[in-house]
Amino acid sequence: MSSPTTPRRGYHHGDLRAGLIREGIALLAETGVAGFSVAKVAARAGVSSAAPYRHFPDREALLAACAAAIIAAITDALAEAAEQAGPDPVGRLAATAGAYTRYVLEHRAGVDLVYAHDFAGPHRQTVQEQSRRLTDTLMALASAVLPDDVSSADTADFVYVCLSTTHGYATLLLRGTRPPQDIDGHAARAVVAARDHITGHLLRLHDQDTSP
Amino acid sequence: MSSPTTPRRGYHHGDLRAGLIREGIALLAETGVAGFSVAKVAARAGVSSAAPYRHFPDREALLAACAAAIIAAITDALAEAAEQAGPDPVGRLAATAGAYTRYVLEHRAGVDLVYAHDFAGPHRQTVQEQSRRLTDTLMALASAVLPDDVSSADTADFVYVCLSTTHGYATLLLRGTRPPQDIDGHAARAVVAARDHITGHLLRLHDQDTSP
DNA sequence: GTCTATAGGGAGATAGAC
DNA sequence: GTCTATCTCCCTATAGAC
Repeated sequence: MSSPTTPRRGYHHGDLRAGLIREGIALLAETGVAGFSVAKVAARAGVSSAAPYRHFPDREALLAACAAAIIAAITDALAEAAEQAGPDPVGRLAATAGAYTRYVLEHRAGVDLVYAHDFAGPHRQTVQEQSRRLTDTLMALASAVLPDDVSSADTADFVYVCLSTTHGYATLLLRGTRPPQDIDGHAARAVVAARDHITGHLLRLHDQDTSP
Repeated sequence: MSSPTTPRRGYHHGDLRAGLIREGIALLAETGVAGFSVAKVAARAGVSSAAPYRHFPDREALLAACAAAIIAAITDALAEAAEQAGPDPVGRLAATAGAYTRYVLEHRAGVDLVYAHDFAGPHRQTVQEQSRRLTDTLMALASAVLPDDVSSADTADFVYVCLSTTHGYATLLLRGTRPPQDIDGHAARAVVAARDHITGHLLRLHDQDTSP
């Protein structure tokens, strides 16, 4: 990775912060939160175990930065998948389920961190800001799917369940008994499941409307 | 449980193993896998930090025993919920979604452990045996919902998605922005979401059947 | 079967040199 | 900004007394 002329000096130009986040994410993908430590991340980045503390006050801060970066990347992946899915609103929303599953399986991203680690105080907020971006993206897609008279709160509930479905599917796949090799197949099944849920949801809304 | 003549010696009669699992689960609920240690579990149980090693060869073995116990308890809760839901197959299956959500929110059970920790070798098998029991329970309920001509593999896919949906919903709730106080409400929404998914799934099967 | 004691290691975080 | 060195704490696991 490093050029031959700069033997092994690593991150002298202020990109250590970014490098630490990158290596932190890689470590999380390999070992999960349990195997995460500042010392290991530093070693991966080719710096001493003290260096990270110039950029992050403590372990939690680095962890939170990694979590935020992961969520941001996932958000981007979902937005792009919706973009490429064409004009049909249901297809666009369902496509995000496939993208999420694909992202998690391909990157073995620190999902346990993002959704199972209890960040405290300010770090919690940092992470939730990125989660908010993800939710907003899905809200926009969901609004296009649901009838106009559905309230914002009900749309949010719907988005929450859509995300849950996909998230649950992807995380179970990661650790479960099913072979995670067939990424395309799993992503496709996630899309189908999302469509099933959307279909059922719309049908219920319609039925409630015609027989109150 | 202990006889009156043995005042308060804790776990002198071979029930330390069970006590350790119980305290281990409680610790997992409070701190997650990250905060789990044999030493803390021992302290909680009122024994020295060396005592657990008479009952479990190492930390992973205790962890696996806790995970298996949690899954077993969840399985029992789902089975009971289905039992009490009445005769309608869809209602019985959907009820398990509510029970799962309720269980996770009430016990703050070590969900991260069960579905995010990578058990090695023999421990992995121990945990998967209990997961299998859970899956079998759901398979039976799903078979009653789906048409008779649906293959076992397709039923398994369906069960997998049902479980994923509920699992994702419950885990997002645990760490997300939504107030986990309203357990009844969340459980009810989980049931509705499960119904939506089942409805959509059955509709798709029907449509595929009539227009192949 | 449980205790005390301890070896051994890893990791968080800080101090001061460069 | 990064290094070396170090302090401190906690945890895993074992040894040997009772």
